[in-house]
Amino acid sequence: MLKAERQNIIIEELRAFNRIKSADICELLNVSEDTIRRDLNELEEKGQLKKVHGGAISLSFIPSFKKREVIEIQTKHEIAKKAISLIQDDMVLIIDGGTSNLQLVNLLPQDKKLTIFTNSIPVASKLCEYPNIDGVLLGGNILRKGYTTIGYQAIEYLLEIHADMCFLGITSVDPEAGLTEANRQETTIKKAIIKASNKVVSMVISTKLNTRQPFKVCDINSMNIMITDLDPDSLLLNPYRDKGVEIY
Amino acid sequence: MLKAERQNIIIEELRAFNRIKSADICELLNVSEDTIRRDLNELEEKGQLKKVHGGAISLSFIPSFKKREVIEIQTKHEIAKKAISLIQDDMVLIIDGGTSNLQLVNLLPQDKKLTIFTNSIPVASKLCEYPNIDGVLLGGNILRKGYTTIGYQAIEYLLEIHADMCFLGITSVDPEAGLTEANRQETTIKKAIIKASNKVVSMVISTKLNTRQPFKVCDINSMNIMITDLDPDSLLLNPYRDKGVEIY
DNA sequence: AAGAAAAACGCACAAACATGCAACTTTTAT
DNA sequence: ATAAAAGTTGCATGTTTGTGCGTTTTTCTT
Repeated sequence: MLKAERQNIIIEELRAFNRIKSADICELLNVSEDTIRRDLNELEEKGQLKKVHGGAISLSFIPSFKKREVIEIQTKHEIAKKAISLIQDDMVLIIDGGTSNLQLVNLLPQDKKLTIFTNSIPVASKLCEYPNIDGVLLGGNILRKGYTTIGYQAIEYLLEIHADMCFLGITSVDPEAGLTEANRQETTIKKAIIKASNKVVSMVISTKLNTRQPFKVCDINSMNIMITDLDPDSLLLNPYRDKGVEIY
Repeated sequence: MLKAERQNIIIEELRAFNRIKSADICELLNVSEDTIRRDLNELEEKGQLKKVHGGAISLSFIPSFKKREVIEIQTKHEIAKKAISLIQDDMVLIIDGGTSNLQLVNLLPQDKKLTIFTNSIPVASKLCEYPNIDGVLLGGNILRKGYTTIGYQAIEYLLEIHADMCFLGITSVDPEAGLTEANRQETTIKKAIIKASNKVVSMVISTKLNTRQPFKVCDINSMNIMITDLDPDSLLLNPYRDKGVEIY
């Protein structure tokens, strides 16, 4: 029995059953568990399956596996804590989508008095729990992966309002390329949010710094305040400071 | 049974029922309660569900619905099952707020192809999980207690569209008083939803029958189809049938 | 306030894991 | 043809992980 042949059988089984136990396979193919384990390791490295304790499951079977985001939650929590201090009673805010912004809302004191516009479904949901916050949901087509809306209705509505501050969610930030997104549709509404806000604040986890995506939202100096998980005095942030961004 | 597999099943159950009891799951999967408890702990840490005493609830399910309503969930689940059969691929639907309607969305087959307009935040949130559903969120001011929007933007937008069917959430139904609500603001958007729909469907738990609220939404015959937890032939439903309402 | 149900905790044991090593096979270079 | 090199496999080892049970603590119900 060739190794490649064996691994093909494993893939086949996985396609059929969505899950396999190493014990079953090693009986089926008459090889030791170690061999199967090694096969599974290799196949996982090649991205063909997900290894779990006792066997493996097919990738298509994993319900929304956002491991990276889970790891980052702790950091985002720290960043959001810094951001809270910027928010005063009676402000009018626009809060964009993204996990950082959701963390921010989660940390809001229960009795804060605010008016908040948002295009994020989870943010809106959370706002329902705050008795003194006037929430307005910007409608539109639903962007599944972001749990946000992106329609023209939201953009038209944004033309009619003005906020003290917006919290912009952003995928990539770079001193030269500015704020960039992976998706053109999202840039449109983000541009509108910026235009409708007096100050633009963005919470940026440090892994997003000095990276870029295909679609530009705005220049770096359109962002008035940037909040990161780094020490505000960190040298890494100098290029941003030089462009006039206030760092927290 | 692999651990990962078990946890996937838990997530699946949660998707369908929104809430699960640990006791039920451990019977279903033939493992001890401790194991399930540990699974729930892990899944909660990964942010995939919210643990509560005795089990867990899905994150998109909003716990602040009243206790009475939570008790009624089993019944609403039954009603929603009847409603599913009305929904065909490629339909355009408007789905209003309320727990019955949320249950309906939860029971939609994963691959259903639909266009859905909604003013309900939990419904919108759930829709993000369906790859073949085009969701549109009707924006506006957030009505905290109902997790819905009620703004003029939604109403204006509804003027521009037409749906095959709407699922209307309603507090009280009476053959004489018609469909009534406790809150005037909500009636406005419900009227707009009715106007924008070809057929008006309402899921009504039998305790709501023959009750009335101060604010009228529409006459009883504006409702084309009513789905209840009663036997469709029940004599109690005759007054509604007489007014021309189709009963399921 | 009391009793019941669920959760948390520590413990024990078995199953699954990683690792180094030796035996064996296949490939490659001379 | 043959020896060295590389690759593959199974085994022994010590470690980690998963599970169930008994006990204690917490939470819910009435």
